[in-house]
Amino acid sequence: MPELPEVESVRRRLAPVLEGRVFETVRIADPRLTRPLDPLEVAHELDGERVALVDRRGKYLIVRFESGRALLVHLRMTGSFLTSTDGTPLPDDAHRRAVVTLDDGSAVAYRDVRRFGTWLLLEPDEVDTYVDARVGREPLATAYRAKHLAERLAGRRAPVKAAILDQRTVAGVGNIYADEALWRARIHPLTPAEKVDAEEVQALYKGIRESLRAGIRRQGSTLRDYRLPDGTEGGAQHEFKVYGRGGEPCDRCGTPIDKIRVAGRGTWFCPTCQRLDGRQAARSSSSRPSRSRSRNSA
DNA sequence: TTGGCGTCCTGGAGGC
DNA sequence: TGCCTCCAGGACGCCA
Repeated sequence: MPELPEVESVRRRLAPVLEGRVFETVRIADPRLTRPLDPLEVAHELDGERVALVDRRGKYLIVRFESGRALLVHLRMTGSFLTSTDGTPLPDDAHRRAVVTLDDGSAVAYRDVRRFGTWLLLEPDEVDTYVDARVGREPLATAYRAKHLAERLAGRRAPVKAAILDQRTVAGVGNIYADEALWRARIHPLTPAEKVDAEEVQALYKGIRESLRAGIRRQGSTLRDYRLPDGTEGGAQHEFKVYGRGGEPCDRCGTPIDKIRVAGRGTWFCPTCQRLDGRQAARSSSSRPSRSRSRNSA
């Protein structure tokens, strides 16, 4: 699932292909991608736009044009790009939703199996307003501090995991890196956010940044659909400490990793390293052990 | 204001 | 082998 490390890895690969190039033709095959706008209309508007910068905020990929407009791409669950820069035709793909041809002959295809991804074309005065309303601070920015995280957790009774999945709390953290960060910080995912003390906030701040950086170093995690624009897989899944490791021994203490549901999401944690202590668990959609039949279940 | 839950969407896995 | 059901989860809207 594309989270900050995956989107950042995609951005780094797309930038040299797109920056400075003109969108010569745009074909959008799936009306869902641009809804409520008509895909033909969006494709027509994109024609002739020259890319100034490929940017990112949280999980949003932002293609900024010289005109000041921006194409805001959200990969959601299964969105990915595939580029062809040497004239090789793009392979057939039943899940291709759009293709952009550039003025140098390169092609960029967008595929999305579950069709949750979105393309949104914004006018110059709309971009920052739109993103700022949905996305909080960048956790890897040099100006980001633990106090910013503390401010966002204060007064929230929801489980800390639910709180950090909220994109206004920390931009770009999704289900995978939330579990990884909480493990690093030794915090039980059902701990009420407001009960996370200052020392734990500091550990969580560090855990979030370390988890995300590790993900970027390995160019994201490929569990099923995620691919880099050159078709290669990410490698971060080989370094996960808890996510998808139900029943396997914890790297720190050897206790089998447990799986529960928090905020409707499969949640993996170490029951020894990540204790609730005397604190009452925050209410959750279901905190009973999951009987998932997926490969990730315990 | 906050948080839970349903919805969208499709492929894969497991059960029968 | 084929059909059915469950599960995965990011964002958003609705409701309590």
